[in-house]
Amino acid sequence: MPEMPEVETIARQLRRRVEGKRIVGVRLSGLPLRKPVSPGLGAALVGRTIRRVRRYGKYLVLTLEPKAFWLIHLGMSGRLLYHEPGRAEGADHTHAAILFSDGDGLEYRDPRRFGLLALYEGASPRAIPEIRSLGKDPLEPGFTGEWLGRRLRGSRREVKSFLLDQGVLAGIGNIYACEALFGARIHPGRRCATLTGRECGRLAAAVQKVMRDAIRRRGTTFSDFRGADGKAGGNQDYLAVYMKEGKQCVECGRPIRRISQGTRSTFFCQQCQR
DNA sequence: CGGCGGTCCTGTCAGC
DNA sequence: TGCTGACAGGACCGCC
Repeated sequence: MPEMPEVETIARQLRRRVEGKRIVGVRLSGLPLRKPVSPGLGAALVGRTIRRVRRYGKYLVLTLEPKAFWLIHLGMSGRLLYHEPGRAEGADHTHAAILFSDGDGLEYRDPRRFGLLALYEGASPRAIPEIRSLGKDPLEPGFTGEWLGRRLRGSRREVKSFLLDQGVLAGIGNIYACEALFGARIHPGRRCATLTGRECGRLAAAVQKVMRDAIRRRGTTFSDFRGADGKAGGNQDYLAVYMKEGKQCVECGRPIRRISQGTRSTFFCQQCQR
């Protein structure tokens, strides 16, 4: 479910709420997620204070004191919900329930269990293997058409699969890959190396615009994304192609098409995207 | 190297 | 009203 704008939305909401709070209790479901949860996670969290909430690609890293890092990935169906004392918790699929010293709580829910919870010691979040393997964040200043051009040169892969590769660009998922390619008017099946310098510039700009707009609207709630406050996002009303098969293209009026690339659906306009 | 398909898991929806 | 199959925001692995 959550791509970078959704994870960024949660990070911003959590920052205000949890930074400086001390963890006094943890309950874990004990069920494995994408991988088994770090065995000592519960015990390690209790007594520690959350100092910082940071996002890397689609990952969240909570810096704890005494020094440790709590790595969180929401997979397809994960939620992180913050709540004040007394609110009901422990709903189905809650795999971690945190209690803070002031009575507030934080819950990790993930019905499909494609997410990840792990604890890392070490000097910095950059030392975490999952973080180290991430590529460039599209909101970093270094992400430009020139940078993109350099990475695309010589690659025969399809540009959509390139956008989804977290080791190259961190944070783009299926919705925003489709939307960015539409914004740049580039066909998703184009081979990377065939993109011109001008097209690379358009694509970099489109990726940034799509991500910034989505963050501004607090994420895309296609069916079940929720912010840390439990509220839906607002970006779903602004999608041009994702899940719009058969609907009219906002530019040319022709029907949006759906194809499969690998195991994933791609939505695009055959007229506008070349 | 890269594309493809399968895998993890539950929920939902369309079609019969 | 069930049942079944397809598919869903992600990531990883092994095979060609």
